[in-house]
Amino acid sequence: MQTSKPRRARRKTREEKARETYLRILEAAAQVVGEDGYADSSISKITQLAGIAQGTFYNYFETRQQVFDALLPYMGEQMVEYIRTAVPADVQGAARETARLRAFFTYLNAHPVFYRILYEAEVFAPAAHAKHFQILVDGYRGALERAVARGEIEGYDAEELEAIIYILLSARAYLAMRYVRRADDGRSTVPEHVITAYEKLMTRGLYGKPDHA
Amino acid sequence: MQTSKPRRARRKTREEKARETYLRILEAAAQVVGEDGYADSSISKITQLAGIAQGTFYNYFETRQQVFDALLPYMGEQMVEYIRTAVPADVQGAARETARLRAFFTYLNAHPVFYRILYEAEVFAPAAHAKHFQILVDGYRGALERAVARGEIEGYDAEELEAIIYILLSARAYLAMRYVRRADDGRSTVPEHVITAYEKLMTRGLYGKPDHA
Amino acid sequence: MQTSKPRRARRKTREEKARETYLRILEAAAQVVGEDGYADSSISKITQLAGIAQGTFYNYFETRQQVFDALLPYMGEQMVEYIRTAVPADVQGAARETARLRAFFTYLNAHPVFYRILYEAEVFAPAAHAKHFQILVDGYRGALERAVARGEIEGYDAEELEAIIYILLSARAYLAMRYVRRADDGRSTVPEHVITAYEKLMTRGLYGKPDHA
Amino acid sequence: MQTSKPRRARRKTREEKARETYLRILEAAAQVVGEDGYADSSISKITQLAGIAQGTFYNYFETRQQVFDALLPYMGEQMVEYIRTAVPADVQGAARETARLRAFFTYLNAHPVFYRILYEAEVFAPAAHAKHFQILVDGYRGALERAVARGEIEGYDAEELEAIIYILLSARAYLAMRYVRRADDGRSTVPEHVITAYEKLMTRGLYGKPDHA
DNA sequence: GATGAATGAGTCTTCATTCAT
DNA sequence: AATGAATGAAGACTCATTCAT
Repeated sequence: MQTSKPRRARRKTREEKARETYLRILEAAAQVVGEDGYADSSISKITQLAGIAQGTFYNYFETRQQVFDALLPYMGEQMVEYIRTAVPADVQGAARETARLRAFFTYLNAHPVFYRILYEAEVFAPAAHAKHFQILVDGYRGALERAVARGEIEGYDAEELEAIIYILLSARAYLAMRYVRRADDGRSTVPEHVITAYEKLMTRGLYGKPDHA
Repeated sequence: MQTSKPRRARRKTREEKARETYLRILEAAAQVVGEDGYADSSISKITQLAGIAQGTFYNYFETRQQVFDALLPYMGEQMVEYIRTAVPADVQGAARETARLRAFFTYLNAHPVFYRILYEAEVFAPAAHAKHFQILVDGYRGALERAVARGEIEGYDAEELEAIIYILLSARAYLAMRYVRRADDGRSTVPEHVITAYEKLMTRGLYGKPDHA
Repeated sequence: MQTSKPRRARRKTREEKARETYLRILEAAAQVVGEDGYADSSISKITQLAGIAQGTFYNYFETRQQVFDALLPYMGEQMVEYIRTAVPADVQGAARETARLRAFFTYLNAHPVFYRILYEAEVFAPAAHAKHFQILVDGYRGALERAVARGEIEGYDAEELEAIIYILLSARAYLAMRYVRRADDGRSTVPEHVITAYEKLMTRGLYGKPDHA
Repeated sequence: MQTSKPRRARRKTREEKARETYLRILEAAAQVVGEDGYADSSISKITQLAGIAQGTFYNYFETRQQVFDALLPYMGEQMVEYIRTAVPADVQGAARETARLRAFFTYLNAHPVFYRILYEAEVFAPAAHAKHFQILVDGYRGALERAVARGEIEGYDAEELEAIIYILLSARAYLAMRYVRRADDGRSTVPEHVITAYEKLMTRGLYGKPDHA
């Protein structure tokens, strides 16, 4: 963003400042929604936390709903990115699944605010939620198809795999709901048996043998 | 409102009438929340639908939140009961799981109102949601423990089973979110491959072999 | 509204009180609009003057616009009635016209609030204004038709008479705009020559002879 | 924007550009007010239409009210000028009146924007409205005095003539309100009987004989 | 116990105006 | 002189809750 002319023209551009304000609003909104939930996130609270006037908000978003809709995409991307980098490329199969699960929990712990933003979005920002979900599903689909190609997964057709993806995502969410608790040290407190249970389900299924056997 | 049969002992007890009003409120609330969501369920809408005055509401509930909290227990019981009776006693193993899943979808289809009441409860009636969840978990625990006793399930300890329960419940919820659509004929429109995917996961797991193999 | 039973049941009915509140709001609105104009008539001002809470307003009107729309009908009726009774039945012809004009001015003087309510209505309560206008036009039409029947008016067909009515009403309005000034003693300060000018126009027209003569 | 003709002396004067911007604002304001009315004419709308920044506005006008006040004088002058040139110099007497009326209607049709600017001005730009009115009255006074001098008008003293002027102007306004409708071809759609009614009133008055006869 | 009018705190949103760049 | 971001006062409206009848 540096213009090449003035060797040390330091003052921020108007545009830069605007971008900054935009982000300040977004961050403030994330904070407030994360703590109080969408329903109790008034413009007043958000702008106050952002350190701007109420009116300023409306220079950046047309309605309150609009920030709500922007919130999940903004944070969701971070999360997806985090998981991607946190899971080593060479981990494969079910181990990859559990690694992803662990990474998800870790992210949640590190960003306690994200939980409500994500889970209340289904109610308060359904469009954003649907889109976020679609991104996750699409990402997963690719991963599972590669696993199929590698022969790690057998006996599921494409449609069934989609259903499976929904189950995997749901598991994530509910396990988080149940087990992730904010720890002051920021370390995941999800007990190890949750991970092993998940991994076992992935590898051997729940019921030893098909019941028609 | 007088029934013609019993010559006397006619008038309803004060208590009976009170009970009736209480239920009318509850039903109205269920209807309204089911259609508009908790956030848009004003006392005014509820009392109007119940055919009572706004003030009357406060003779039965202390706050709006209180009806919200009463809603899920009230309807959840019905659902649990429905599933119990819908699944034949002699179906066992993974087949039992899928039967339960089917029953759940069927119930949702038959009671479209229940969906929002249940899923928004996590946000708007967290206490009720937690309690409802606990009931489901407890019910499941018994069932799974019996399966373990019968030798249908092996290799999961008690803690792991709890995690599995969470996964099963989550799967239900998300699959419903994705696939249950209100059909006019009231029949479940959840595609069959969803059921089979679920069942396969239950029986063989997702990944063919433990990846450390 | 007196019930016949209780000889001296004095307390006001709920309904009576509601009616009273409704009228208090209407009167307050009339006062405020008359003084500050529609644009500056906030709900806050109105309710404050009416001595009620802001919320109470919305028990009687759904929107601010709704009071605005109710205002002119409410006051317009009074005005029409006043003019009717103020003009003796036996005054006929142009004299009747001038008597009506005088009565109008007198009413305006006595109800200074009415002026803005009426004239800003075209902008702020167009529906009400149109209706009010129609009532005036209809009233006038009857009167003029009777004058035609009596032979006092000749040479105007029905359509022309309607145009004339518009002119008469407009004259009223503009002359009021120009000449009616609030006098502390409440007496019309419209100078006599205004009346005579009007009367002359009614009787001999402005230009001595048709210009094609 | 460079015109090709004059080889040099090219750049617009600073003053010229300023004048240009000033007029652009005025035109934009006229457009906006004409379409949305004064009340809904925000600075934002006006500057947007004018193609300038909001802040720029305040280099040319101190307040919003100030443009509003400038609007009617700006456009009123055009109208007066139009009527003056549209009415042939040799038309006299009542025929001149009707010619002026026709011209007014034509102007209104050709400048649909003018209608609201003019009629809402009484409410939103009273000062401007009063001044505009005064100009019209003064113009009329001269005309009528000349008619008196020519003997076309008799029996009205100066004060009465002023009242008459108000009536004439009011008639214009209300007849326009009632009858002028925007026609796509831009031709006045005011029905002919309106003109004849007006002319009859001017020449013979409404009531055949003075009622004291 | 039922009623429904009254309350008033709280919300989102608009917009004229200011001012640093 | 132009810009456009920032401001904050003001306004309409909603709704859970109270309380006199």
